[in-house]
Amino acid sequence: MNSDFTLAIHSLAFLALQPDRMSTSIDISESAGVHPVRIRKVLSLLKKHRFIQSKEGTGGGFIFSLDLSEVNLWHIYQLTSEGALQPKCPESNNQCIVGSNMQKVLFTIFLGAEEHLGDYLKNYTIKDVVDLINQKQ
Amino acid sequence: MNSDFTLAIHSLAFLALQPDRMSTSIDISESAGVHPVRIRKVLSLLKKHRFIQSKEGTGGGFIFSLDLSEVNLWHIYQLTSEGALQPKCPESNNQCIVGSNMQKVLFTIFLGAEEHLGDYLKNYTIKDVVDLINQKQ
DNA sequence: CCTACCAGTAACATTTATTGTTACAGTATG
DNA sequence: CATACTGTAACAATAAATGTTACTGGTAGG
Repeated sequence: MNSDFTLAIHSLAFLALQPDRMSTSIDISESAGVHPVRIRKVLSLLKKHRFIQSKEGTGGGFIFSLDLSEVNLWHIYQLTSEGALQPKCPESNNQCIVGSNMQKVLFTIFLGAEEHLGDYLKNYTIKDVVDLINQKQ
Repeated sequence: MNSDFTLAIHSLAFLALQPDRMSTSIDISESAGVHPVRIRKVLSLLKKHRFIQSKEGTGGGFIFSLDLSEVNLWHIYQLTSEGALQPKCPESNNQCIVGSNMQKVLFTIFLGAEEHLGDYLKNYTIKDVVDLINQKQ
């Protein structure tokens, strides 16, 4: 599983806890323990899909632009990691009945698996994640 | 997702279609398009868990040792890929409420996700996979 | 017994994917 | 116009996956 997914969740949760002011990529990167540029890359994707807003220049940064309970983990998974479950099969042998059909069969099965995973991830909104964080506190 | 999982499925499906004779790691590797040693590594795991039997020497190889419908994809996932969904979080900042708790929260969520995935994978036995392969043919 | 064949496995090499870093352009602020 | 940001591309470093070689030991058949 791609860590862009978890970085996105981390960032959104961070922003959710700073609803009144903008947070910079450095703020978030220090919380998440990664390089600010990675944060910007991930957040640039979230911005493109209107989950957050950003502002350049002094006092700029990122801020959550939707209601916390409008965004769930499936939304984020789709942006950052769709297809990640799909295994990368090497080119297999077309002379062989197994080799020639396995790829299609697995593709079908993993497509279903991802849908199924989606049903689970839809149950967690950013609000839920924030609540869980506060509980642990 | 680790490709050991799909290699294991591929190998078992291959063996399932050769129920009366032993198949060598070379036979299987030619079908799957990978190096024989990788096949042996994966199959060594399957053997350890009694899904298959192996025999060394001339005429040796691997053979399925259970009923096709006794083995499902969740069994295989557990052997080859358990924990693969779990994202590898970098050490995050303990000074920060988000950084210090995110890891635990995500761990919990992904544990649930894997269980959920399990429920789906249990629906597919090797027999089902073989049937799908034959259908495509 | 000797040879050919095959699994099992460790050690190492290569390739690919992920992540980190630098650099710089563009924009807002005071 | 200096400072503080985002946005992004290009490149470097690291880590993970995969491939390869080499060797051990079991097995069958001549």
